Amino acid sequence: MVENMASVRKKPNINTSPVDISKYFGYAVSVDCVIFGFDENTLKVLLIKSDLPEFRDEWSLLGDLVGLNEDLDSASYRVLKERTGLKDVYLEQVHTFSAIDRHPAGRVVSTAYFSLVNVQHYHLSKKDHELHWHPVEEIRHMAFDHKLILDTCLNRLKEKVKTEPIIFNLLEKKFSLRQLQYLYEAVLGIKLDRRNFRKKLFATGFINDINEMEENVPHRPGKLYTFNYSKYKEGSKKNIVAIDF
Amino acid sequence: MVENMASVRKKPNINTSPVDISKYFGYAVSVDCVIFGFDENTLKVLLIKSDLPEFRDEWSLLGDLVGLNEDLDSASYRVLKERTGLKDVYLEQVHTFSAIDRHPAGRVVSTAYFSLVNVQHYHLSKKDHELHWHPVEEIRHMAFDHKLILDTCLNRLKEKVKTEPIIFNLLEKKFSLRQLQYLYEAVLGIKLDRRNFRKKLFATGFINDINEMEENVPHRPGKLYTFNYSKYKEGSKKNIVAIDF
DNA sequence: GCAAAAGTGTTCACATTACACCCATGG
DNA sequence: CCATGGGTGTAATGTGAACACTTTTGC
Repeated sequence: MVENMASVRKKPNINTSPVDISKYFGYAVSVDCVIFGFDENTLKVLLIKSDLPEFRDEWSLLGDLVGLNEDLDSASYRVLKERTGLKDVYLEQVHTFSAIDRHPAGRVVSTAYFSLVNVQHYHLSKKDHELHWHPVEEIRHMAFDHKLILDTCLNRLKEKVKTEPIIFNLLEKKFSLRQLQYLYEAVLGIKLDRRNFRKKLFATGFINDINEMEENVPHRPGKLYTFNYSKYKEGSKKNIVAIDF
Repeated sequence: MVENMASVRKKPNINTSPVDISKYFGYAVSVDCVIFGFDENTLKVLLIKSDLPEFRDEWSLLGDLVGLNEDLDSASYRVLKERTGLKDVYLEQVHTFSAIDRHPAGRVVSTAYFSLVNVQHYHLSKKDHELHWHPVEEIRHMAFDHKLILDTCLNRLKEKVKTEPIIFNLLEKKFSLRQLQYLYEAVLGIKLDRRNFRKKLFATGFINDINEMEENVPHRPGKLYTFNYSKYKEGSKKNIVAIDF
C-alpha cells in the first residue's frame, strides 16, 4: 500500500484549523443540580415532580437548559437561585451525561452539579407542592437518567468530605459536635466512634469553641463550634501518598 | 404585594414539561483528550500544533467535535483511535469547560478526558510532524483554555493514582519496581523511599513476581512483575474515613 | 430519678518513616 | 575495578481503633 502524502488531506479539526461549527448545532446543553440537605439526621435531596408523559409520577432533579450566553456554572447557580432563592451556595461540577437517548425531547447533553445547602435557610414555599426533600437512602428510581446522576454525585460527595471541609455547608454556622457527627455518619453511611471523632476534629485545629451552648434540647446541652475557614485557607495541605488500591 | 396564583405561569422546563429544545441549538460540543505517557522517566502529554491564526505556534490537546449520533465517551475513544491508532486505552472523563469565549469558532462546550497510554505501543508516525510528546513539567502555555484543562486533568490523575491502580496503564505489562517507582515519582512530583515503596507495593498483594529479569540494562538487572488485575477486582475496597482537611 | 446525650484518656495494634550495607551486572 | 542500581530489615514514631464512666440538663 503506497501512501501518497499529497492525497492525505487533513480533516478539518476544531483545535487545529478554522471550521464552521454550525453544522454541529443539534444539541441542547443542560445542567442538573443534585441539591443535598441535612434534616432530621438524614441526608436529603431536593426533587421536583416531572410532568412529562414519559415520566408520570417520577421525580427528577432540578435543572434547566443552558442559555447561549451563559456558562455551565452560571446556569447551575441560576437554577439554584430560581428554585430555592438561595445564593452563595456550595456548588461543584461532577460529570457530564450524554447518552444519545437520555432525554425524550431530543439530544440533550447534561452536566451534573451537586450543591450543599442549609435546609434551615430554605423554607419550602407552601404553595409549591412540586418540590420535595427526599431521603437519599430511600430513592429507588427517578426520571431520565437522574438516578445515575444522583448516585454519581453522592459518590463524589462521599469522597470529597473526607479531604475537604465542605460538609459544613450543610449545617448552621454554629453547630454541636453531635450534629456534625450525625451528618458525617449520614453522608458516609457508617457509624463513627464519638471520642475518636472529637479528637480527630479538634486535631485539625480548625474547630473553634465559641463558648456558646445548645439551647432547648431535651438533654444536657452541648457546646457550639464554628469552622475556622480563614485558618483553613492559610494552612498548607499535606502531601498524602496513599497507594491504597 | 399580592401574589395571584393564576398569574404564576409555570416556565416550561426541560425536566418537568415538554419543550422545544431547538431554539437552544447554538452550541457545538467537543471532547479534548489529555493523553499522558511515560518516557525517559518523565510524564509527557501528546499535543498537536494548532494552525488557527489566533494560536499560531501554540500547542493544543487532541480533540474533536462530537457528532450528533455519538456520546462523549465514544467521541473521545474515536479521537484516541484516529490520532494514535490505540484502542482499549484507559480513558476517564474529568470536567466540562464552557466559558463563552473559550473558542474563536463560536460557542464550543468541551468535555475533557484524560487517557493513559503506553508510549512503547505507540510509535509516532515519522511523517506526522504535528504531533509531539511534551514533558508535562515544561509546559507553560497552550492554545485555548488547554493549559487549564491540562492542569485539571493532571490534578485528577494525581488523586486517582493514590487510590486506584490505573498507573500501570502507562507501563508495559511487565515492569521493574524501579520503573514503577520512577513513574509514581514523576506523576506525584515527589521522591519516594525505595525500600518502603517496595514493601508497600508488595503489601497490596497485587504485584506478581513472574520470575523474569530485565535485559540489556547497564547495571544489575531487576526482577519483572505484573499487576494482578483479576485478584484486584475480587478484593474488597477498604472503607477509608479520612477527614484530612 | 430517669432519660438522653456531653465530656473525657488510655491502651493496643498497625502503619509509616528513616536509614546502610552487600550483591549482581555491564563496561 | 568501577558505576549503577538491586535487594534486604529493624527500630522509632505516629495514627487509628476499641472501649466506660461520670456529668449535666429537661422532663
